[in-house]
Amino acid sequence: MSEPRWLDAAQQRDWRAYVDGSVRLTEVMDRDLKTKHGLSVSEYEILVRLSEAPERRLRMAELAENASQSRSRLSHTCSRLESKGLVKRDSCPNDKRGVFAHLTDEGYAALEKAARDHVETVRTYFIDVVQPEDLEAIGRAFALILKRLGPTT
Amino acid sequence: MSEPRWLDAAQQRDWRAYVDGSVRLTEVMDRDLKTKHGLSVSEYEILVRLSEAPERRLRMAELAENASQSRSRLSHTCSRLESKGLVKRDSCPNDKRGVFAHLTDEGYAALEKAARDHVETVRTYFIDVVQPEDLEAIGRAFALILKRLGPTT
DNA sequence: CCAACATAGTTGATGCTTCAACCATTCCCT
DNA sequence: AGGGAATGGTTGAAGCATCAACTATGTTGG
Repeated sequence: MSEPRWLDAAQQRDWRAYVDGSVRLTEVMDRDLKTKHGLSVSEYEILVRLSEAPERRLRMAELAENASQSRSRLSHTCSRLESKGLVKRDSCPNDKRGVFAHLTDEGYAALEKAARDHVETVRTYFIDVVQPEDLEAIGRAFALILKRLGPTT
Repeated sequence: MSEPRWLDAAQQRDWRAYVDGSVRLTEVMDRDLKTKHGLSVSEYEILVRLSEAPERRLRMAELAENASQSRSRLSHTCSRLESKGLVKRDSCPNDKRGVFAHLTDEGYAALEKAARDHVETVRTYFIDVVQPEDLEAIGRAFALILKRLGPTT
């Protein structure tokens, strides 16, 4: 086994800042959404993707991919959302294995309310904190990382 | 209630790239550590912080702060690490409320092995993927975010 | 045609995280 | 001194994520 290529001091500093920062950041986002709107970030993400889809509905697999979740996790989360009345599932006529998840009107309304607060939080702790050119760098970097990671397994 | 200041298209693109990318990235890190070394990322982080502390030991509260974890979570995670023999807790002589967590030799050895693989993963999916100047931007940005967020509650 | 395989989605068990409640000790203020 | 607040840490319950196993349907090659 060859010697690992350790990170240099600057790389280590930057990587750690990212790790710590992103952990703390999602924690804040999560608590904010949960206390104010009773939604976890992953629930919120699902509502967002659905709201943007044509007819506000998507096949489960596609939704899972969009929201970066495993199918299993999506299934569970969807059940919760369904029992809250924010999402409804029904089977797909073409492919009998398939299931459509679609946003209910109630779900859309809940999302609209949540998004108003959420965007403020995102500004307060992220957008308004970093330099615009650093924001671009972040976008560029993570787009590449996503490409490198490939589709969800 | 005033109109929310929505993100513009570019801000939204960058923010989403970050959210999706970081979710998927930590997922990979986690699975990698767990399958190869039986450690979760949060366990790993704890071992790292302890290994860097003087005498390889820290007070629980300080460790929690360093590892960006709640005290409760740290308590639970530490119990698991202790039962694996990687960490040991004992009480602090000065402050009878206090508890020191310290890394065992076995813990240090486990960390050394895990770190070798981990650094490769970090390179493969992060360091080697982003431009050096974008990495700097990320470090800068998240350092600011951390400052904005303040200490762990 | 049909056997083997692939895809879509769900489920239940297990394990980790979060939250609130809790005990013990120390600090602070009068 | 001593009552009240603050700090350090743990615990148990409840909620959420992960994994492997499973059903059902669709696709493909011989």
